[in-house]
Formats: sequence, C-alpha cells, structure tokens
Amino acid sequence: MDYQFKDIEKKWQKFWADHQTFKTEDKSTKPKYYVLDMFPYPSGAGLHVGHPLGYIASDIFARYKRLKGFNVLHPMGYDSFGLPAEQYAIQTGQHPAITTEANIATYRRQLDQIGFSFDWSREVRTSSPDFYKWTQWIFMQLFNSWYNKDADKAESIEKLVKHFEQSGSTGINAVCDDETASFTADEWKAMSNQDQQKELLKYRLTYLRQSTVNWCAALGTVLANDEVKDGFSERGGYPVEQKKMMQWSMRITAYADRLLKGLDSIDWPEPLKEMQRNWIGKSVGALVRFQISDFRFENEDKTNLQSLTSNPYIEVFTTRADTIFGTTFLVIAPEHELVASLTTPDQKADIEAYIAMAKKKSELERMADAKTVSGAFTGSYAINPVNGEKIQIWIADYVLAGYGTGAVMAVPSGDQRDYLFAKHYNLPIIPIIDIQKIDTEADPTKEGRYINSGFINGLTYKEAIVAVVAKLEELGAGKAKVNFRMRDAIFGRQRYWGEPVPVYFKGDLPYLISENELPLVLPEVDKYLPTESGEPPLARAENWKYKPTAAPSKSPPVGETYQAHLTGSYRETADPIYYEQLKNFSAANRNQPTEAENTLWQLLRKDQTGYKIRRQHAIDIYIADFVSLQKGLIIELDGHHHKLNKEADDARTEVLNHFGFTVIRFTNDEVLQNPQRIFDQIKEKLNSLENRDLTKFSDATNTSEVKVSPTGGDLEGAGNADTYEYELSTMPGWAGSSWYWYRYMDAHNDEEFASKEAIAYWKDVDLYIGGSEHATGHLLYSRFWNKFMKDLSLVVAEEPFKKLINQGMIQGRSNFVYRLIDEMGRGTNTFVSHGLIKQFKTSPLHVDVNIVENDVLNIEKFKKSRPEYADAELILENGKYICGVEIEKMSKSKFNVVNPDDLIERYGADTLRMYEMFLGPLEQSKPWNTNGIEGVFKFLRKFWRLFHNEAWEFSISNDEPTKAEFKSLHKIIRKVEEDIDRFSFNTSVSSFMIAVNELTDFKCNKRGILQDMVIILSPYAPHICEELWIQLGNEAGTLSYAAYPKFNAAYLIEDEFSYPISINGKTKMNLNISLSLEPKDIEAHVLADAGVQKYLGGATPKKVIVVKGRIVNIVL
RNA sequence: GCGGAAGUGGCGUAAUUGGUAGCCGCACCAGACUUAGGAUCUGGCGCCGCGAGGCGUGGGGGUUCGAGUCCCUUCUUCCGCACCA
Repeated sequence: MDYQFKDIEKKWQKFWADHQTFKTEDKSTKPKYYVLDMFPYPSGAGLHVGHPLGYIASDIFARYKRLKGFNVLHPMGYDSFGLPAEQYAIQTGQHPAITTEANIATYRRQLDQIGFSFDWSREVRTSSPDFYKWTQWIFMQLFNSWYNKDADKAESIEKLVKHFEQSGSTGINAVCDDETASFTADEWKAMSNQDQQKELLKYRLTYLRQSTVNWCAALGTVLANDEVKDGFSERGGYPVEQKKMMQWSMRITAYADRLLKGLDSIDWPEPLKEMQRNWIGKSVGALVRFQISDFRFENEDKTNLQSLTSNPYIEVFTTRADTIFGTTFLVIAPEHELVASLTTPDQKADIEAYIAMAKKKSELERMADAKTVSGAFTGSYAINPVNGEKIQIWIADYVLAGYGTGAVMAVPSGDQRDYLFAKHYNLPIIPIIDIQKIDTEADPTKEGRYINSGFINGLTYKEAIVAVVAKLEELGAGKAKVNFRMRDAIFGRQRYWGEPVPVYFKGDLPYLISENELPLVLPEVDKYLPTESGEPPLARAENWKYKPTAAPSKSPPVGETYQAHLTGSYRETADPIYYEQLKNFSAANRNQPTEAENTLWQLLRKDQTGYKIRRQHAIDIYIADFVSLQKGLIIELDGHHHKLNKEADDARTEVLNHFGFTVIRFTNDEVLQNPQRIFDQIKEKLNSLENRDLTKFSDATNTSEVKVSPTGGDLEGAGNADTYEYELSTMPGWAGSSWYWYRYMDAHNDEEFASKEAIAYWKDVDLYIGGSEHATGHLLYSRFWNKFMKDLSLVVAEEPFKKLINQGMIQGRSNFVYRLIDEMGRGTNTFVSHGLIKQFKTSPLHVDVNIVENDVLNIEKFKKSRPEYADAELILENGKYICGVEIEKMSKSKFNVVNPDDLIERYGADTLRMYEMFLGPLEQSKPWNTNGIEGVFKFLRKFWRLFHNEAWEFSISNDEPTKAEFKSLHKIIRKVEEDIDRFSFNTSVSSFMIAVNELTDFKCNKRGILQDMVIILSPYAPHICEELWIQLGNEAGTLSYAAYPKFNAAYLIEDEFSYPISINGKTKMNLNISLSLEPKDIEAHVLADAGVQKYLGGATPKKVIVVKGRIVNIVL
C-alpha cells in the first residue's frame, strides 16, 4: 500500500483514545518527568499553525522521555476565563460558558488531529467550578497570611494576631501597608473586632486598599501593569487612565527579593530572566531627609500642614548617596502631597499653572515629551543634611509620584535629567568628582576621587557611598534602602467572566466565606455589562447575597428563636434534616481543624485521657468540639473573637446542660500556649465526673422554649441573620494560571487542590514550553504563588518551572497583488505581477495566501475568489503572476492565516509536525512559509517505501545488516539524542532525511535497522511509526513505551580519515590517511605526497600543524 | 536612552570544544521515464572566471598555524524596558 496518511492517522488517534495509551500513573518505579505546555485560551478563531509549534516540540520531548524510561506527565487544559468570551457575550447575550464550551470543542478537535500524547484524563479548565474552587481556596490562604520579613516567609495571620495579643505591634517586621498603627498588647485587646480586622487587612497578602489603578473605561475594568502597553490595554488596545479606587491587590512585593534571587537557580532563557529582573527593578540606595528651611508661612491648604510643621522634611530616594554634596536643588512630583503646603504665596500662581498643565498631559504625552524640560519653583527651601546648604525645592513632572518617595535630590553634575533642568532654570551645577567632565552633559562616573564633598573628599566611590550612608544614619537624616520598581498586583477585575472572590462585606470590611462553602459559584446575570450605577456585572445577579445562616460552619443555621429540641432524643430524631446537615458539617470540620483543635486532638485521641473522646460530634442542633459520652463532658474551644457571642454560648450551654452534659471552655490561645496544662485540666475534670452513658440518652420528654441566637459556636461574622454583600469584582485572568500545573498532578481531587502524595511525587515542572509574552505576567505570578504555597508547606518546590523554553512567534507571511491605478487615480480591474510594478502606478492588495504557491498566484482560484475578480486582467511575467510578500502578524484581516486543518488534510499530521520542527530553531521567531512542506512529505513517503517493495507490499528482510547500514543507524541514534537534549529539533529532522537517504541508497529493508528507526522517529511522526511498528509484528500500542535503541560507538569507528590539507590556513586538497598514524608520521606522509609537493613548489614549510583526526596545516 | 538577541547562497537554515563554510530542504536549471505531470528518478546549483584560480559568513580592525565561532569597533534588524532618581 502507498502511504495512506489519512487512514493511518485516523486509526491511531482512535486507538490512543480508546486505549488511553497516554494515561499517566502516579505510582511508578520509573523516574518522573513533567512536560508542560502553557495551556491555551480557547479563542473563537481556533488554532493557526503558530499555536501548535510549542506543543509539537513538547510532545516530541514527552514521547522521547517515555522511550527513555521516564514516567512522563504531559497534560493539557484550557485557560478558559477571559475577556474575549465576555466581550462576545456583551455583544450577543450568549453566556460566556457556552461560547467557551464551543471554542474548547474546536480546540480539542484540532489538537487531537495533530496526534499529541496528552493525558486528557487530567484536563483542567480554569472556568470550571471544580477548578476555581481551589483558586478561591488559595486566595483564602493568601488572605489568611502575612509576610514575616524576619523569617523571610509567609505565615499564618493567626500567628500575627497572637503576637499582637502578647506584645502589641512591636517586634513585627512585616511587608505591609505604609500606614500601620503602633499599639501595645492591651491596646490591641481593647480594640473592637472591626478595628482589629481593619489593622490586619494592612498585613494580609491579599488585601483591599485604596490604590491608584489602571482604569480602562472601554473594558469597564481595572488592569494590572503587565496588561497595559504604552497607555493602552493589551487586549483590545483601549486607552487606560490612572484612577484611585478601592481595589484588591496581591502583596507580590513581599516576594520581590526571592523572585529576583530565584532567577539564578532556574534554567530559563536569559532574555526572559532579564525581563523579570527589569520588571522587579531592584535598586539599592538610600532614603535621605532634607529638612525644610524656615518653614513658617501659612497656606489655605492645611491638609498636610500638621505633618509638615511637626515633621518638616522631604524624603528622597537615591541610588547615589555619594553624590549628595552635588545636590543643588530638590525636585518633587507635581502630585506630591506636600506641594500645596510648600508653595509660597508668591509662587502660587506658577505652581498651580504648572500642575494644571501637567495634569492635562496624558501618560502618553508625558512619555513622548520626555525631552522637554519643564517645572516650577515652590518658593520653599530645604537644607542639605550633610553640609547645611540651603537649596530650592522645585516641582517637575520628570519626577514620578509612584516611584521611591516621589521626590529626588537633584545632582546636575551626575544626572542628565537634573543637568538639563539646572541648565534650563539656571540652577547651580557643582562638580564632585575630580575626573568629571560636565561641560556639555552630566557625567555619572563612579571613577575618580571626590571633590567639593566635605568629609568624603579624596575617597573612591566604594568608600564614599558607605561613608555617606553611615553619616546620614548618625545624623538621623537617612538610611540605606532597597527600592523595587515592581508594584503590588491589582487583583480585582470589574468583569463577569472570572472567578468570584470568596469574600463578603460586613460594614466596610471584607470577610472570607467559609471554606466548606467553596466553590463560590459565578451567579447568572441578565446582562454582562456594568450596572447603571457603575457597579460590576455581578451586581446584577439576583438574590446573590451572603447569608451566614446558609453557611455551614461550626454551627448549623438557625432562626432567631428556635424550638430547641429538649426532647431527650438529640441524636437520631432531633430534626432529621438538621441531623443530616450536622453530620456533614462535623465531617467537614474534622477535615479542616483549626490549629488549636488539632493540637488538642493529638492529646485527646486514642483514649490518652483514659476515656474515649469524640471530636466534632453532633448533639441536637449543635456540634461539640470534643465530647466524652461516657462522662457527659463537652470541651469547647473558642476563637479570640468569641467574647462577642457570650449570649449565644450561654444559651447553648443551657441546652447542653439540659441533656446532662457538662460544658467546659478554653480559648484557642490557651491551648496553643500550653496544651499540656489544658490536657491535665480535662483529665482531672473527666476523673471527677461520674459515669453517665449519654450515647443512649433518653430523658423525660420535657420541651421548653429556649432563645437561641443563630450561633452556638465559632461562626465568624454571626450575630444576626442579615445578608451581606459579596465582593462584586472577579479575579484577573492570571489567577487560575498561577497554580494550574499542580491541578494536573491530581485533577479530580475533591478534598485538596492536589494530594500531598501527588505533589511529593511530581514536585515541579521539569520542562515548560510557551511564549515569552508571559514573561512579566503569568510567569512572574506563578512563581509568586508557588513561593507562597511553599511557605505554607502546601508544595515542595521553591520554583515551579525548572527549565523553560520560549518557542518563537510564528508570524504571518502576507501575499499581495498589485492593482493598476488609472490616470484619474482610480483602481482598475487589472493586476500587475510583482516584478513589473515599477513600470506602473499600482496599489497593493492583500490576497489570500492559500491561493498562492511559492509566491505564484493561482490565477484560476484568484478569479473565483471574488466575483469582481472573475474578469480581472492580469499582467504576467514569464507567464506567471508573482505576488509580493510582507511579514506581518498572522490575522484574518491580512488573509495570511494558515490553518493546520488544511495542511493536515493535504499532507497529514506527521508531515505537519515534522515540518513545523524543520522550519528552524524552536526559539527563533520566523514567518510561516508553507513552501518547504513538500520536502518533508516526500521524506515520510521515502521512509514508508523502505518497508515496501515495488508493488507496495510490506516487505522486510531478517538479514544481518551491513556495517554501513549499522553506521547510518547509530549515527542517527546518537544525533537525535543529542539534538533532543538541546532542543534542536530542526537539525534532527534533517538528520532523519540524511539517514533515510542513505538507507534508500543501500536499498536497506532489514529489520535490524528499520525497527530501531521506527522507534527513533516515533516521537516526531508517531502515526506512521505506529503503523509500521505493528506491520513489523509488534503489539499495537507498545511503541510509545518501547526502549530507545542503545547507541554503540563501535559502529562509527573508522580506519581512515580524509585529512584536509591546508596551506596557510586555506584548504587545498584532501588526503586519506590511516587514523592509527601519529602526528609525526602523518606529517611525513603528507610532505611526501606528490600533490602536496606541487603546492609547496619546492619551498620548505616553516611549520606543520597536525591535529589528529581533524586537519593538517602547512605554514610557509 | 538602557538592556537582550541576532545578521551565513535566490529562500528557510547547518557547522556541539576555534580545525574542510554552505549539511538538509525549498526554489531554480538540465536530463531520464512518460499520452500527460502539481508523480517518480538522476545530475547541477555561493559569487567572479572558459579555465587555472580567486573571493566569500553585515562593514572595519585584532588575536591565532587556523576565526562564522574569541576580542575591539561600527552598521543594520528584531524583542523588552523606558524621565525608575
């Protein structure tokens, strides 16, 4: 049979799916290898040929690793929350879930027909509640954590609370908001719960704060810095403005240093690491305080006067504290909070005019305008702390409010911007280094010795910077400071199609919903637009409110008054509905014990008190934390805020007493501080009580009405039966993608985001392939979340992706036809071939690349492509119409999209896979050009033919291969190993061609060679290889796990080598010389050769260089 | 402006530690087989030159017996950042 790729590929794709050939086991004696692709956003356009490039490379790698005996995890899923589906929903009213579902179906069909070896049983979708339940859960962990700088890791917020209760705010070294309060332990305890929560929010790793955000009005949402490019949204290209809003943020800045350091430990492309370093933007410098001189005037704006009069200084950030003696003025940003207070009445008009002008300039104009010098003098002066000089304070928009302190010390001799400013406004310029050249521009040199610089005169840079910082610290006028350019990441989006934030509001304060309430499912809305009042789309959801009563927590839901079941039959029949619920709650509580509960349980379990203790046991409408039914003793643990619920507790105790239980209470802190003491107290109490078997309790039927508030336990936020507003913004697109690789490890786990065992086994991603466009988004956020989860011991690796490869972008290659323009300037229906356009007046038009081959227009198809082209006239060259070419982004509007479906239809998936690899180095960006695909197709047919005779019958010989045949085989065995190891897939494809060309020349159809060839080629062209593999008599489906052939160097050993003989470095001829000869003998042999003698022309060589097995060079 | 990557035939590219520059394809040319060819096979194919030979890895310079590869300098292209103090 001829090579029938269509049948073969269909057959094996079905086989792999039916037999789950690529389903990965979590338990294996093989070493693990995790090959991950960046999962796609399923867009409506489907895949074009650029998308699979990285997937093909990773698939080859994954298949290769399987052959090499690894247990390979190679999963795929969809990053299915996002803007396009939502924009489509806004336009059409179609629910984004439906659009997304349809797009995923298209993607899946397209992916399947390329023959990837994904383990689809582990598929994830970020928009599925099973998945985003855990995205929300991780959010909750972030909310419940703070960053302890002393431990250099995230820790539980409980630990912070404990510290506050014991020592107040002293001794806390946290990454937190700037304006945290100072308080003693007693002051903390005296605070209302509200105030405590407000303070804690300043420490949480995800927090709500009034922040300046990138607001995109057209999209109706805020955007993160990495989603804004040059003042426009990355998606859609809409203008973005700065706006102050209450927003969720992630305290990624806490990890700035670790994110920076971690880069040194991972095998990523250097440009990408550099981009992250840039984005993090660490600069080591100092904060310096400049006192305000003679601050005495009044001003109608008194907002900051208070702080100014008590603390009259401006703080600047500088990386060049050594240049402080060259400071000749200060510049503060126009938005700086002290501007109004510093402005003297004389200067008021100037300053206000300048601010008005600066405000009008958009972000873009301000950037474009970087070279124009502008500013205004405030009229105030500051004192240089090191020399007491009085210097002017200016405002200018080259100083950014958002970086450092929003103020700089201007050193015109060393900083070009300061230099230009000083020249423009005639401010002094003082040289401070002996070799500084400052006639025409600033000289930021660090060489030379300091002059005009007081106590650092004569020092070098290294000495000076240390001396200045020390002096500033001594004076109390400054300190060393590391600054980062990276800002905390805005985490909320005012959009519909994203993960709901698992938070509700009581007063102004956010509270987490309960963990067992997850997932908080995205509600239905009538429209996907903001409300009239400008609230996010989720505000449209009807009855979407948080009801604590509906929240199964430590206590079941109850109304205001409740007919307590003082019937004496609390266990089975109190209320069948409640009883079911209660059992569920208890189970949930047992799975998620608090720290204190867990600590105590370790002491109480297994009868360590001498009595059987149950935990989270349902009793009537309550759940007891711990109970001994034998003694009727209930042990309750209370959180710190529990004092609010005294009334409820009393009622609860009353009911429990009624049943014959004794209730004792401890606080969580008591347990955590001294568990043994609590244990002793419990034991003592148990011993003192009489036995009373309450397991079969049946008291007199004595019903009484008891007032019960809805909480009997630790329900956070309880206290009334009101409903609360949920957070209305959703999470950004990067939330789900910041941890998804862990879900693949254990994709169907309902109890955890992934089991401890799965994480311990798979650990991290060994190879990650994806585009560099995610450098400062996904790849940074993923590292951040990973480090956070490591801190909480949820995962084991500090870095998630050990090795990363960026596949290059596939650009479009547009073709053009040239329409003739007549004398009147009108377009005609005549088209001129590209080589002739200089002779005519033409205008280029995009033409569909799919009707052009090797830049020659298919005229027949062209005429059919549009009705108006049907009678078009074409001016040809050499009988052909040659199209023009340009490289552009691949897009529908440019008619340059090449769809993999068409190519698979025509050449098959194996050809497409190999051709995409053959295009060039994986990491290199290149335009798509279908021109060479025939060559790869021919290769596969040639390979197929090796196994068939002239009548196209399968025909293989069992003869012993020749030495030359073995040599071809072992060359390719080694070559492919080396190439795959360095991700050089293009070179291995050409080596396959060489091997098959050689074997064709040998007319080799020997099993001893071809069977191994099938294995080696199978990662690249799996379908054809599977087919040949069973034809060779092997069991179907076993090829994927066959053993990669072993390289044997013996087959490559040569007796002779054709030495290039060069004279003065120029190769003149070749000589076959035995490889057993040593350099001295080679030299003699070469010089004796007649051909060489001819070149020498009788001259005696000055020197002869012989490199054994490489070259002979004769120097004349 | 700063940082990074890269410049090799008509085109995509190859040359793993400095050791024969142009492998493998595409396109093109010639030929064979054919009713035909968008099939297959054979040969050619960096540039100049009839040839001998010479010149060739963006340009210039250097190190070396020998440089596409290392160093300096310069130009060009692409990518990222951009008034970051």
